[in-house]
Amino acid sequence: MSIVQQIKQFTSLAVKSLYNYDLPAEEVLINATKPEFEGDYTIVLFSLLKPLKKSPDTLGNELGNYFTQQYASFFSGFNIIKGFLNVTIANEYWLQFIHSSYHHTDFGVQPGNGEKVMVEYSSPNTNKPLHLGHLRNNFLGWSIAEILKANGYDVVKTCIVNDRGIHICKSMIAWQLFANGATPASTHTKGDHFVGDYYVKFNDEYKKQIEELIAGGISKDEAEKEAPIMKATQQMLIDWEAGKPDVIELWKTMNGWVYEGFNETYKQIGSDFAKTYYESDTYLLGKDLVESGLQKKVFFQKEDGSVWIDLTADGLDEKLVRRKDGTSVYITQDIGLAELKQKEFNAQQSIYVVGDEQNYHFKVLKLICEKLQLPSAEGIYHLSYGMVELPTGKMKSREGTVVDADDLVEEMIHIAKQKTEELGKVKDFSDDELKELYHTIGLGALKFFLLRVDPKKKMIFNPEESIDFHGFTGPFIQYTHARIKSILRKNTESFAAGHKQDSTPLLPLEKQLSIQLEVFPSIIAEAAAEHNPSTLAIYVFNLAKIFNSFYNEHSISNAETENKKILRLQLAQLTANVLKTGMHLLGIKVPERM
RNA sequence: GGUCCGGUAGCUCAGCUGAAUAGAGCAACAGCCUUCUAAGCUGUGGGUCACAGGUUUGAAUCCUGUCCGGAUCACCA
Repeated sequence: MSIVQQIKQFTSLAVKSLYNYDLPAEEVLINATKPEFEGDYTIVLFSLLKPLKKSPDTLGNELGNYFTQQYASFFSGFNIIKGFLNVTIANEYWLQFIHSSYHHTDFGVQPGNGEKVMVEYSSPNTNKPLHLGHLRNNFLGWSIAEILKANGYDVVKTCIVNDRGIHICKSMIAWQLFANGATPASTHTKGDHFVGDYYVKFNDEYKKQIEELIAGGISKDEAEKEAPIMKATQQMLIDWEAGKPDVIELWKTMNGWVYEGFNETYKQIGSDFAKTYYESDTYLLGKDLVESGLQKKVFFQKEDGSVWIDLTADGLDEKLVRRKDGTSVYITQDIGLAELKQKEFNAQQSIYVVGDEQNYHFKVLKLICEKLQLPSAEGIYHLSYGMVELPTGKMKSREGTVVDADDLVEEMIHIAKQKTEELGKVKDFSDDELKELYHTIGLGALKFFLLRVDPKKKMIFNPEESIDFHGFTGPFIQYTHARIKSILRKNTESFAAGHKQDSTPLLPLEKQLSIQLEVFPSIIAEAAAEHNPSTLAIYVFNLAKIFNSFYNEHSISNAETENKKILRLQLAQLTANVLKTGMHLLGIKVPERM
C-alpha cells in the first residue's frame, strides 16, 4: 500500500479511536509538504474542525501524538502550521522502501487482474499518408494500451482501416487518368505518398472542371455535381459495390501500395495491432440490428422508409440509422463493429482513440447501443483528443499546410544526429549503434512532445521552431537515464561488495527523490484511470529533475561513507528503473549512453 | 440557434474531485565543468488565473451570467 494510502488509513483509525467519529479513509486530504516546511506529507485538517469541534492546534496535536505513539515505526515526527498537520515518515521506513524496491526492474507494474480491454487507435484512410494529427493518435493509443497493461489489464490493440468509399475512389480515378501506369516502384515513391499524390491530383482536376463549367454558364452547385471526374468517381463507387472485377483489382492494388507505406511508418513509430479491421469487411454490419431495433421499437420508420432513433429525450437530436434507399450509414456499421468486437474478444472495456470532432458521434453510438441493450454498450469509452494545430490555425491539405508524419520523423532523427555529433560523446559507437541512438532520441523528443499535453486539449505545433531537446522534453529524461547508467557501470564492484545501506537520516534531496519514487505505482494507476499519458510524462520529468539536482549536490561515487554510497547507488538504480518503465509506457526508449 | 470543450507568465503547457505565497519548460539576464555525462545545475526578472457576480473559514478550481476561440448538431465518413 502506498504511503499516502497508509496515512489516510491511520488518520481514519485515529479519528475513530480518539473521537469515535467515522471518517472514510478516502476523504482524508493528503498533500506533499511544501519544501519550505518541515515534514514529508501534510494532512489538511480544515474539513474535520467542525464535525470534531476542535481547534486546528488541538486536533493537530492530538492526532500527531497519537500517530507518533501508536505508529512509531511509521511516523517519526509532526508539526502544525495553521490547519495543516505536517508529518514526517520514519527514516527506517524510507530505507526499507528503497532497499526492497531498487532491484525490481518492473517496480510499479501490477500483476494481471483478469480483465480485458480493447484499444482501437490509428484508424487511417487509405487515400493519404499519415500526418501530425495521426501521430498524436498513434502515440496516445499505444501509450494508453501499455499503461493499461501495466495496471494488469489484458489489452488487445486494434485498428479499423477506412479502405473504401467515395474518397478512395477519387485517388483511383485520378490514377487511371493521369498515371500512365506509374507505380510506387517505378517512381521510387513510398506507396501511401504515391496514392496520396493522386488524391491531390483528383482535387486539382475537379476544381479545374468546376471552373470550366462555371465559365460555361452553369451554377456552382450544378458544376460540382456535373464535373465529369466526379461523375466517374461516383460510378466507380457503384461498380466497386457491385464487385466489378477491374475496379476491385485496381482498388486492391492501390490499397496494397498504401499498406506497404503504412507498415513502414508504423514500424518507424512503433505502432502495432493485434487485429486490424477493414471497413470493406465491416461496412454492411449492423443492418440486422436495425431490423431488431425496429421490432424493439427503439427505432422508428418515417413515411419515406428511412429509419431513425429519437434521442431528444437525452438532449440530442433524431439520428438516422438507415437511409430511405435501404443503405446503412456510418453509425450503423459502428454499432455492428462494436458487436463484432464483443463477439470476437468479449472485453469488459472498449476504448476508441478518436479525435474530439467525433464527440457527438460516440455519445450517440453509446446511447444507441444502450437502448438496443447490446452487451457491448457499457464498455464503450471514447478517448477523445484535441486537434494538433499550427500557429496559423488548422492544418489544411488543400493549402499544403499539413505536417507529414514521415517528414517530421525524419527531421527529428536528423536533428538528433546533429546534436549528438555536436556533443561528441559517443564517438566510439558503431554505425548501427548510432543509427539506433538517433532514432531513439529523435522519436523520444517527438513522442514526448505530443504526449506531455493533456489529450483532451488541442495543442499547437510550430513547424518554424523545431521541437526542443532541453528542459521538459524526452531527451532530457533519456539523458538523465544514460547519466545514471554511466554511474552504475562505474560502480558495479561497490554494489557487489555487499556493504550495508547507510542508516543515517536521509538528506533533503535523498528524501525528495525517495518520495517521488514511491508514488510511481499510484501515478501508473492514475494515468490509467484518467486515460491520460501526460500524467506519466509530467511525473517522469519531475523525477529526472529531482535526480539531477541530487546528482549535482551529492556525489554518488565519492559519497561520504561506503554505506552512503550503497544507499545512493540503490536510489540511482531505482530512479533508472522507474525512468525506463515510465518512458516505456509512453512508447519511448531510453539509451544506456548518449 | 442547441449541445459540448477551451481561455493561467512574451510563447508552449501543469495545477481544475476546493486549501499554505498560482508552478514548469522555452525565451531573457547572472553564475557553475582539474571531481560520477553541462542534452545538466543554481539564481533573477516575468501573473488582474478572460470578465462580473455568487457559494465557502478558504475559489485558478464549484455555481450563474457575459465576452472571446473551437468542435459538433448531414439520407458525409
